Amino acid sequence: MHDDPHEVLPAASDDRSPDLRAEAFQGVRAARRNELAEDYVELIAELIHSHGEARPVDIATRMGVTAPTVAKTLDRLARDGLITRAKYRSIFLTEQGRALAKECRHRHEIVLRFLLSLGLDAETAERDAEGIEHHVSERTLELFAAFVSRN
Amino acid sequence: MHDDPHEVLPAASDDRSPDLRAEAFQGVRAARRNELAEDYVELIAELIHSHGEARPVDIATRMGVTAPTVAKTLDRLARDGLITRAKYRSIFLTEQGRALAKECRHRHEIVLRFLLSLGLDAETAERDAEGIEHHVSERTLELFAAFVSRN
DNA sequence: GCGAAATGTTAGACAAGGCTAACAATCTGC
DNA sequence: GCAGATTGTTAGCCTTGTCTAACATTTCGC
Repeated sequence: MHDDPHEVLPAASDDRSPDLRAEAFQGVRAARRNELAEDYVELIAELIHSHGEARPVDIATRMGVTAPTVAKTLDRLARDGLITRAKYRSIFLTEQGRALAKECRHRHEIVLRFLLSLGLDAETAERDAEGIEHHVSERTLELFAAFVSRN
Repeated sequence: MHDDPHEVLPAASDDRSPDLRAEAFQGVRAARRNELAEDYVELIAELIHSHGEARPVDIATRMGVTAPTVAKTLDRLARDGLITRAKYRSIFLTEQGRALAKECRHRHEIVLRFLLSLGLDAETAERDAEGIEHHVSERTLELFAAFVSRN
């Protein structure tokens, strides 16, 4: 039950701190709740930048979901003050939405560059970055950025 | 709308491949659906290892959720063939559950060590690893492992 | 400028994952 | 060996995020 020869790490896993652990999981759950909003806002900013506007149909295509899913999600984003929208019109980011988009893009780029610096191929890097970016703390992001700079 | 001086990367963001992008997001969503199961199975394995058994109350404490939430989740895990359980008894992993737990522990350790090698403090590393481990591809994991070895 | 195609919305279903309140079973200390 | 504490379960509610089917609006081609 102990002294496992494979046990190399101090194992934060350990009994040492169930509470710290609970906090960690709560943090992860909080991050998970924001992931979708972040993905949407980031994508919307991008579409506006590259196409001049963000239409639900383009969001649906790029997110790989159906139009009604997009509609419902956009309603939530509007409710949460990240976007504004009018029926049958394209979408705009609020000030808050723009700030979030900027932050997300920043994180995304650093994570992506970091993975590329590490030697990962572009496609996998893009995929992994999409998943990882929401779970990287400020400190870690700094370390990633530093690594990119010196490589 | 173009030739943004800040546009340093080839921008997989770009219009170049909405479909590839959609696939990436679908992959992320798939990973998200497994995250919780992985967290539970990993924790259950750990509890069995360190305490001899896995009880719902300990899972609840460490995951930072309430007992009924744990109960419902355990039912799903049982339905999916990852654990077996009997009323008012502690939990066991199936063969499949054990395999998944092992794989998760492996990923977790590599990600954790990687973050530590990069210079991150233990607590943040643990927190970030918890979130990141589910979104790291096989290739990336190999690169992480290689980095750890040579540092 | 009209009709077909494309796009957007609404309604309604469903599963996951969280909660509280209430109850049931087990365990523990005398 | 029983009473109270601890642990586990059930019921029921809520939100999120996905879908399909049906309908509404806008846009585009000619």
